[in-house]
Amino acid sequence: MTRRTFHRAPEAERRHDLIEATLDSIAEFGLRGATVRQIAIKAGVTAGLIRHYFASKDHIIQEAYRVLIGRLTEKARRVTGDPETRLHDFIVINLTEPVANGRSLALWAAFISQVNVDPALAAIHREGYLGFRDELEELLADFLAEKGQDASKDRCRALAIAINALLDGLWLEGCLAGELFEESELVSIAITSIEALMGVGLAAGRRKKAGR
Amino acid sequence: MTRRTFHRAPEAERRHDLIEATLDSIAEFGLRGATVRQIAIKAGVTAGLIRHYFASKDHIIQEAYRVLIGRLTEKARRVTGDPETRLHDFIVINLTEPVANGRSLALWAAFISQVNVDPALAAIHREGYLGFRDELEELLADFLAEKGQDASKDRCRALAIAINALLDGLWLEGCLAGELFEESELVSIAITSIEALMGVGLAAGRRKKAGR
DNA sequence: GGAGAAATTATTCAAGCGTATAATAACGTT
DNA sequence: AACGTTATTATACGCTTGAATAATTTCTCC
Repeated sequence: MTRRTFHRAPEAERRHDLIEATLDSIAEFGLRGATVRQIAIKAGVTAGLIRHYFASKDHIIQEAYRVLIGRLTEKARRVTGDPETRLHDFIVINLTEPVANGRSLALWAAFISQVNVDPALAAIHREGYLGFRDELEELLADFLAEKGQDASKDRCRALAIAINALLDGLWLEGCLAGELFEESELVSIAITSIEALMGVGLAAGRRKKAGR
Repeated sequence: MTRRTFHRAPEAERRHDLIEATLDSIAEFGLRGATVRQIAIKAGVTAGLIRHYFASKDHIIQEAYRVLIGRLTEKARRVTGDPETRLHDFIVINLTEPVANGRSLALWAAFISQVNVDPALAAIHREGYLGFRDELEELLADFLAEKGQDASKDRCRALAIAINALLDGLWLEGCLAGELFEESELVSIAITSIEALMGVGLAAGRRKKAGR
């Protein structure tokens, strides 16, 4: 009996592939089904290799969570331009592909459900998400200042909580039942709602369309 | 060696205890850790008994999800009184204990992450949650009509989507980091925000406090 | 083009999994 | 107070799990 042939991959590439296979496995089979053997199958390697790159299964799961958080937040963190454009793009990015889809939600939920179980995951979670509302709060402060509105600390905090909740909730609805909404319907609702919450126009008469 | 003593419980009570133990196990150890043996320990029985009441482990998990959904939605479904009171109570119930806490989120997330895996769970999910936004939409229609506001179908739909999202998001924030918010802060923000979204006062000058 | 390093495969192991079945203790009925 | 029913325990089985180790192939470097 002959062994299967293989090729030696650069460490970074192999680690990336293994983490990708981990995320795929969790999305498709849940955390219960994301076994080292299943992950190995998706990555096209044998199970033993995983332990060569990660100290334990828990470690690769934690790495995968880190990667997921980065992927869900990186684009929103990169918005540029004047405050109005940044706020607008922030909204669109978070409510359209690839951030808003069923796979993202399945992955996010799988990890969230484990936060109370694995302290390491809890740490990664805090680190990743705490900055998110802060960034939105900053975005809002800039925007309100530009519009000459009251940008007091208390108001910014309350607005950030509400708008963050609105976006989270719309993201959730889009992920859970995206087929129930027309293209960019959630984005329109988000913009209209945020305008109402802040009492100021946003993206009215903009060149850029609301949808992606 | 002598067997452990036990008492024969009525079927309904035993099933209830087993499901409760299942939810406890999932909340504490995640779906991975909710094994039949772990559930049995929490219920104070031996593992074999579970199969006496449930055809398989999957069945008790599904039953547990059904119970959880019922528990998360039953109180909100029971609101009574005039439209303004009902809407107000609906908000409070969904943003305070026992609906909003870390355990509820952990359980909810665990099941949501499995919806793509287990079609039976997906069916339970749809059945349970589809009515939720419909009920809110109805609540809003009644409220707007009472207030003499535009209660057209399109407006109600958009408002229901936005307010549902807002409440979901605030629920999420409260569950994830309840300690970051002062007592009833989320409720106040919800009421203020919903007033802004609808352009009409809600619960202003009410006897009942905003907090629970 | 051979040697050495190490990435990868193959195999093994103990523990834990869901499930099946047999033994038994509890309880209502008479 | 013995009986029959059955809820419950106890035990066992076959599989899968994460992990450890041994065997081997690939690739770089000289």
